[in-house]
Amino acid sequence: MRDRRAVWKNQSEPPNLPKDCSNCAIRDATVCGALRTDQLEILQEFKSCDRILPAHTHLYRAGERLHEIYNPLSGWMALYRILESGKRQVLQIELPGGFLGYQANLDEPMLHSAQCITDVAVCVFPRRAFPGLLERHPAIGSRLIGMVANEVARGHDQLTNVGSRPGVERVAHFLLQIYMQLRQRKHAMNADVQSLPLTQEMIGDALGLTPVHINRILRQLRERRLVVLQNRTLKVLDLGGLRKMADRSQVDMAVF
Amino acid sequence: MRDRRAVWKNQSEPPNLPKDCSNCAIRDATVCGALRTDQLEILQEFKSCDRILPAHTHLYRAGERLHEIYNPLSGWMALYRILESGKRQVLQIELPGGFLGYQANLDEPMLHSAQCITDVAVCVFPRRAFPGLLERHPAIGSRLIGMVANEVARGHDQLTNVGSRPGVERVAHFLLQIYMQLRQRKHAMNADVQSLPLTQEMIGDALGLTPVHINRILRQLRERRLVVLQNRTLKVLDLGGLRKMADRSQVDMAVF
DNA sequence: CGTATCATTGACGTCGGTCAATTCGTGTGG
DNA sequence: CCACACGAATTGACCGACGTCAATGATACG
Repeated sequence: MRDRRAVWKNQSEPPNLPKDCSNCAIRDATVCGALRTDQLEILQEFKSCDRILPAHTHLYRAGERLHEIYNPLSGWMALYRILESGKRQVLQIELPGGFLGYQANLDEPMLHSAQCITDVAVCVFPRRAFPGLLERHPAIGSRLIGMVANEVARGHDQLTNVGSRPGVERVAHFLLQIYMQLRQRKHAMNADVQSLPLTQEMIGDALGLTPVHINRILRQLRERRLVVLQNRTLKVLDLGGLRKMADRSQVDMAVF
Repeated sequence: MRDRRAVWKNQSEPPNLPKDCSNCAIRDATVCGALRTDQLEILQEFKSCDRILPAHTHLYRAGERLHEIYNPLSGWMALYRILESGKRQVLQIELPGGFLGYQANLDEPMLHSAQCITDVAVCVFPRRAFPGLLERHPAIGSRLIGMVANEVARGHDQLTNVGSRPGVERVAHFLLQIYMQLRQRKHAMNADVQSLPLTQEMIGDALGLTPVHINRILRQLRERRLVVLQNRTLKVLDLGGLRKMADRSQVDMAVF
């Protein structure tokens, strides 16, 4: 099934870079926002290194036991799972500022895979350090709980979308959600054109629809002059209309 | 839409009971498992009270600002959301041992509602106490992160189910997942008959299918001698077959 | 250029939804 | 104790959203 899907092989050894938190662009958006600037070395002490991964390689795969925890700094990733049937479910599109590799039981194998969509830079922490870190700095713990709780809320949103909305609305909601995230991150409130490096197949795997059907839906959205997605570029033509189509209750937006 | 669905009104004032952690049946399964038995009073000090809610009432509703956090002690609850279209998405079936009412931003209104399916007992903590609690007892923080991380994993599982599996497998997976939880909780490894107080409509709202179709699928599962769900009772006839039908990779089970 | 991946479109099939009628089960009041 | 009511479960007939299959373009890359 899906023979067309590329099997991307993992590069052998991703390069590790020296750790340097001083000019981290997304500090406030991530765990480190829990600390004051003059406390930065606390986290830097625990941190292992930075790492660059080329597009299409995996940060980790389902079944692996991880010894690290990651903080994406730049680039796009996809968390996904493969079923026995061969179908792929994309669980989440990860943008910088998230938090990857954490699990309740740190010694259990990962339940999903994390693959780079574009080139990606991640900040690497050793897992073992975390209990001690939380012990010494409860503020980081609170921050983490908050971030993970946010993941739960995003998950609910995604589940609601896939479980309850018809195709067009589902795609509209998905695009809008990513668009809002991008716009917020860039502090560019009027950038109605955004780069969106997702294939239609990936969008389909995220929304439980076939790539063919995604294509037809995108055509509809284009013809209705709501959004245009072409050449990895997303243009929002009618934000209000898109919102309406996405059937978002005002409550929905609170997550972002 | 869905005029048939009962509109259950909230009882006026649920009774508060005195707090007493000493003989809590599910202590190890919940936050409190982070502490030793002789430290129990630490948590009991923070705790507000216990509370009993009748079936069909709400613990909280989407849009409300909560000042409390809850620990279900007994009974079944459903977390859900209503879309503008009128459709309801059940996000999760809550059994004792979970953790309700937490959000990244404690002051924001809740994004979903929590309704009692059966009579329910919850253990109530004031939200405001939590920062201080975490400060003093980082172990509780770790525990919380673990519990919330577990929620994320369950969410992924649910999303995968709804997004990637055809109807029969979807229902099989759902029933199996609940069945495993129940069996584990009761430490009754051979109880292949369990009480399951969910209507077919509720199952449908959880899985993104209509009650009518759920009914037809249940008939199939019955005719294939895998499970029988009748009169709020779940009988697993063929656990192996059910697993196979649910298309679970071994990885799936790790969550429970 | 030749090849690989992604996007696009048409024809057709099916899974699950809709509508509606009937039955079942349980609780309630006479 | 029975009659009734109301929600839930069950079933059939029909329909539509979405999937499948397959062919054709468009783009990028070595």
